[in-house]
Amino acid sequence: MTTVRTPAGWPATEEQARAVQDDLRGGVVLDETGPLPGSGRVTGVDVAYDDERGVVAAAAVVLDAVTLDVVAEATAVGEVSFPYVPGLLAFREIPTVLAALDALSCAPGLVVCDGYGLAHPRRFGLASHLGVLTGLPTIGVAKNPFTFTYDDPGPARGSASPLLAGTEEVGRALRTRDGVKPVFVSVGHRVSLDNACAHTLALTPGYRVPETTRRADSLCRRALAEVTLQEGGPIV
DNA sequence: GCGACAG
DNA sequence: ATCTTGTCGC
Repeated sequence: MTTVRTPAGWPATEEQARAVQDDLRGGVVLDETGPLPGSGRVTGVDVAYDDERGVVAAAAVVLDAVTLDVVAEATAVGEVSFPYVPGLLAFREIPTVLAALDALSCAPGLVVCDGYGLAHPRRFGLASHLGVLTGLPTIGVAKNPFTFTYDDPGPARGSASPLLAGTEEVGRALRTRDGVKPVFVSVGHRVSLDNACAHTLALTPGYRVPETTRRADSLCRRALAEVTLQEGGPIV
């Protein structure tokens, strides 16, 4: 498994991190429709933390978009490169996620992030950031509405309503299971919002959260537990 | 100024 | 994110 240190020149302050976002934001491509939903490959990425030890583990799991079978998977561990600050989540996750993606034996296709893309205070969330750095089509599927507002979608799976920053639609509250709290979908890079929602529905035949995220979540937890046990019980 | 706030 | 067992329900 690959190990990652915080990259040289990585932002050390919130001000620096926000400057990086302002600098990279122009690289986001919003006028592409993206891969056809339900075809090709779809990759989920997620990370797990042990803040006590400053360790982070990331996982990337590639699924066949039709069967949702696992095609490839990879993990990476690293040191926590930034504290959790709402709006700056990407700086905490990206180095290790990039390493996991690099370790894959095949092309990722569409990347599904656990978090936001365009739906972000500066319109540059984790999915946008990862998309710009890799050039890959990305979307964000979050479990919470963050600071945004929305009207509750209809009760049936597939119902959606705009996710709003004031009057601007930055994403969509999408019901993936009948009568269950919606997920919050936003565009990352090179994918339209309609397609982002279609992909999300294709990835949720049985659970609220996309299969990609579920697979990546369990894999990165296992990877973290592995290193955490290796380093011995109590904090070293 | 205070509270809220993806993971 | 993470701390955490059993339990109610389909």
